[in-house]
This record gives sequence, C-alpha cells and structure tokens, in this order.
Amino acid sequence: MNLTTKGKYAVTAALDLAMQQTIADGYTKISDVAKRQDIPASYLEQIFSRLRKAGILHAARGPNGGFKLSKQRDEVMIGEIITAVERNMDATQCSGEGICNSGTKCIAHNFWIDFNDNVNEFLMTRSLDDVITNRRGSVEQTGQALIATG
Amino acid sequence: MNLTTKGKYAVTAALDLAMQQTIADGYTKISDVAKRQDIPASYLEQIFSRLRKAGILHAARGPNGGFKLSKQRDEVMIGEIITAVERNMDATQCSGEGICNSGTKCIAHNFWIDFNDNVNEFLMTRSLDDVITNRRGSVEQTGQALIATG
DNA sequence: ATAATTCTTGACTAATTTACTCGGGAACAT
DNA sequence: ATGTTCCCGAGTAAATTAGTCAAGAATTAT
Repeated sequence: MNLTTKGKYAVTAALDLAMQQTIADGYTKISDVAKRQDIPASYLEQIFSRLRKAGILHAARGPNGGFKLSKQRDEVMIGEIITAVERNMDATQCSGEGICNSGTKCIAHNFWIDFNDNVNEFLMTRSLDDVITNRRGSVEQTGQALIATG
Repeated sequence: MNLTTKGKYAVTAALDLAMQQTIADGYTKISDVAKRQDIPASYLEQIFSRLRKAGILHAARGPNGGFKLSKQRDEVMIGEIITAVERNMDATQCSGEGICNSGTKCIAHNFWIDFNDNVNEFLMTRSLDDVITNRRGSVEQTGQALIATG
C-alpha cells in the first residue's frame, strides 16, 4: 500500500485545475498551480506528465498554454489520479500473485484482497467534483451502499 | 498512509498465534511463527516487542516460553495491530494538523480525513477471528452498515 | 524571423525509510 | 549450572522518496 506525497500532490493539483476551469476556460500553468497549492513546480511537472500520459489531463505548450482536465470534473475519479502517479496501491505482500508464503498464499492474503477492494471502492466512487462540493462520494446520492453487505 | 512489510508481517504473525492457540494452550515461540509464516525471526522479534508493548501480546521467557494473545482472538482488531507497528497510518499530508497548504488546510484535506475514517472503520471492525474464519467483518453479522450513509 | 513562454524529457541526488542483522543481556525452567 | 527464550539497542545495505536541474521542442505574439 502506497500513498505518498506524490499522490497527495496529484490530487490537490487536479482539484486546483478543476476549480480553475470553473472560473475561466482554457489552460492553467504549472507554475500557477504550484504557487497556489504550495507544491514544488519542478516536482509538479513530473506529476502532471504522468497524469497526461494516463489521459486525465491535456496539455498545451507555449504562451497561454498549460494543463486542463480531459474530462468533466465529475468524471475524474480520485482513484484514477492516484493509480496514475503511485507505484503500487496493492496491499497484498505478493502483489496479488498469491505467493506470499513460500510460494503459496499467506494466511492474511484474502484479508488484504478485501482491504484493497474497500480502498478501491472508496477512491473510485469519489470524483473531483464530489470533493470540491464536499460530497461524501457519488454513490451515496443513489442510496447505494459502498460495501456490499450480502 | 503507510502499510509496509512490517505491518503485514505483524498481521500474519498475530493470525498465526491466534491459530496456534486454537490447537494448544500456552505460548508460541518466535522461531516457530517465523518458520511457518516465512518471516525473518530477528525481524519478528522487533515486531512482537511492539505488539507486547501495545498490550496485544503477552510474553514469557525461558523454556516453554514465547508469546500469546492478551485477549480472545475475536477481541483483537487488525487495526490495533497495524497501528502498533506502523509509523503513520494517517493519509493527510499534515498529519491531521490542517497546515497542509502554507499553514492552512489544503483543498484535499477533508477528503483525506474521510479516507482515513473509511480505512480505520474497515480495519477496526475486523478481528483476527473474522479473518481466520473468513468473515468479512464483525459488524456485518448485525446487518449494520460499515459506512454511515446518512 | 525572433523572442518569450510553456510543456517535455531524462538524468541526477540528498535524505529518509525500510527491512533487515547482530550481539550481549535478562529471566526462567530443569 | 545450563540451555532456552525473550529483551533491547545499535548498526547497515538497499530501496524509495522527494525533490532539482538543464537542454530541448512546440507554440504564440510581435
């Protein structure tokens, strides 16, 4: 399980982009995001580069260039952002391969699978828009449970 | 957010202890747990030391000594084990202090608080017994939702 | 054209963290 | 006494993190 400064910066920066697009159309510069969100600009370059390659952001060079979201802000899930920049969000010791105890599944294996599912469910049901408007996740609006109880 | 090999070993080793106690009463040696679960014994010493200091395990020295759970296995929650050995399970960038953007809350702050709550809820509602018997969490038995939807 | 602007890419690095090992000591049972 | 087992602190190699830096490419404005 990995959730580092990089992933947190990525979420914050994506939120910033989403909010800027509400104010004005067009692209937002790295340096502006960096300043507003207190993130090192040269580090943010790396992060935005990954988000662009993941199809989450679109970039334009030159004056008036910068980045913007490729989709609407209610279509971009926090989980997408994190998996685009983090090394490994899997909690199993064996990266899901089931070889955590001398080539076989360790006794905690299934538990970590369940844990993964829970975390992914959480992160994949929350969009940038949800976070900005302080909603607790899109699915709640439908009354659907976040975790199956059956 | 931190979930390293150390925390995963801790959970696995605690599960092992819980299972051994089902087979026979008394203490289980570090070296036996280490061998069964494929964990370096000298590393496991450190881990058990922390679990003992957290009140989760009880130790006895000398022949026939070793470790056992201080409580029943349905009273030991996975979350307790992890927080006893991991550095920091908090997902906020500021360790909850709300100083993540130049001394004030960053725009993702509340989201990470919600994420923390979700993870803690998951880990604190699952006992060693639940994991061993492959249950998906104790609260489910009561039909209670894991996450408040209100 | 030229200059200014902004992203693009890859290499580099210091500090930190992780995942251990090692050795000596203390308590306990026989 | 002796062997067994935990106890504790120090030490360390490898990996990871959190960045920096510089040269280059695309774009726009003049």
